[in-house]
Amino acid sequence: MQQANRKTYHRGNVRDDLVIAARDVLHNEGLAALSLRRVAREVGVAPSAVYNHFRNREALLAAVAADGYRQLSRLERDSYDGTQRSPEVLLTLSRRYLRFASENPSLYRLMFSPEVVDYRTDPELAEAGESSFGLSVDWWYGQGAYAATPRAREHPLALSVWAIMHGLAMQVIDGLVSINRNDSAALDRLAEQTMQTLIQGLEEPLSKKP
Amino acid sequence: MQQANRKTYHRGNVRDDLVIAARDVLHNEGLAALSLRRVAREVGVAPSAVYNHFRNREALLAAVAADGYRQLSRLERDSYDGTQRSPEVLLTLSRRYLRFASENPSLYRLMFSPEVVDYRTDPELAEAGESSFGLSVDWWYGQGAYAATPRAREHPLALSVWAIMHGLAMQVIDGLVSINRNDSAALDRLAEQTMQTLIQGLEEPLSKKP
DNA sequence: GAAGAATATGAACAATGTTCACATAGCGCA
DNA sequence: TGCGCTATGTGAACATTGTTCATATTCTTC
Repeated sequence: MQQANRKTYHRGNVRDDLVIAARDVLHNEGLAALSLRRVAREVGVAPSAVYNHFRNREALLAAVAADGYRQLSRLERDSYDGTQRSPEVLLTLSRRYLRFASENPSLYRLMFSPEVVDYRTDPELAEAGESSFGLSVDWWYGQGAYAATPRAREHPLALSVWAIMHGLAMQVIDGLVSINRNDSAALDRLAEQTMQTLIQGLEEPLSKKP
Repeated sequence: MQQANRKTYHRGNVRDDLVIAARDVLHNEGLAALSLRRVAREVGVAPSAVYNHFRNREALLAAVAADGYRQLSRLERDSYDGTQRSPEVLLTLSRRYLRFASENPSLYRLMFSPEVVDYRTDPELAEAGESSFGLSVDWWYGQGAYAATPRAREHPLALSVWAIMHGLAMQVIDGLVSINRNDSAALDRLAEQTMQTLIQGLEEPLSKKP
């Protein structure tokens, strides 16, 4: 379906088409099926043409990952206007985060696979990644704090918030939790439950249960 | 160095040699360098010989991952005798867990890359993985609970414990935290700090800090 | 010592990432 | 308009990879 307007030799939007096609293949068939040649085939272009738009296969995958980060970042900004600093914000955020991961498992995994896509060699990816990590820091310090002091990201609490969400997402994606990934209500419950555990801590439940 | 005792046509321990060589290549050069042919070369054996010991490349990687799980499991059992159910156990466990991940980043990542090694198709991997996940559940329910009720793994608290540790490990491995991966004292502090956050919860610090 | 299982080999195949020489289209400028 | 420069496309080629197959060697067992 991709190779529709193949009337001219030059067609103008190959770069975007490649990223979209790569994203589709990744989503439908997983990382193993995501070869450079496959994507080129999907778009209806010669394999070598890809190199006019990306340095190599890795750079193409990085573009897909960067796209994912932007999507995630948008989702986060939608959940948090930067003013109200309440636990409810965290709960909302956790729900949407887990949904995103569940709905895009292969993409989510790719985004956190530095052996495939390397932050250090791809500025676009680095920037997109940065912006999506900043939210929990902003939430803690106040709006804009992340941009102001990049190191603030390493505040133990901000770090814990993201760590537990990422860990949870991995468990769900990898099928370590027996939950139907399409049951969004169950996913929401799981996200809230987990974030609530972090908010309340373990001490009280620990002293109660035998 | 591997191909020392290459005196006989049949040499008896090729399977183990393959796993060891694969583990070394993974450790020293990362997943990208870990090809079946490369491992065969390292051991001093023809590529096709590998298929006498493993179904395919994936099965070889799964054996490496399973080895990692067993190591992790051993480390966990050493940290916890199954009786004392105190926060201190969690702190000890978190330190060792983070150290393991930091010292074996590529291996750790492989262990949690189901797109490369699939639990569902490899019984050895599944078993090794199971046993290493059980600890936080045992800690919560009491010794042996995990084996008794496999579903107990999904207890929200046990799940949170592992999630936050895994998330933290990923952050360190992927360089998202500016910490020297060889500075084990700093790693220990980070692990304790994070686990302490989970134990105490966010409510109190949240109400204090402006 | 011979039979059969286990384990090794080398040749072959398709697929992949990448490079290169070359072809064509779009664009700015005489 | 036409000319050339640059961007973008093509197809052929190459090394490497995972995998299979026919074949050879060794080990084990009787």
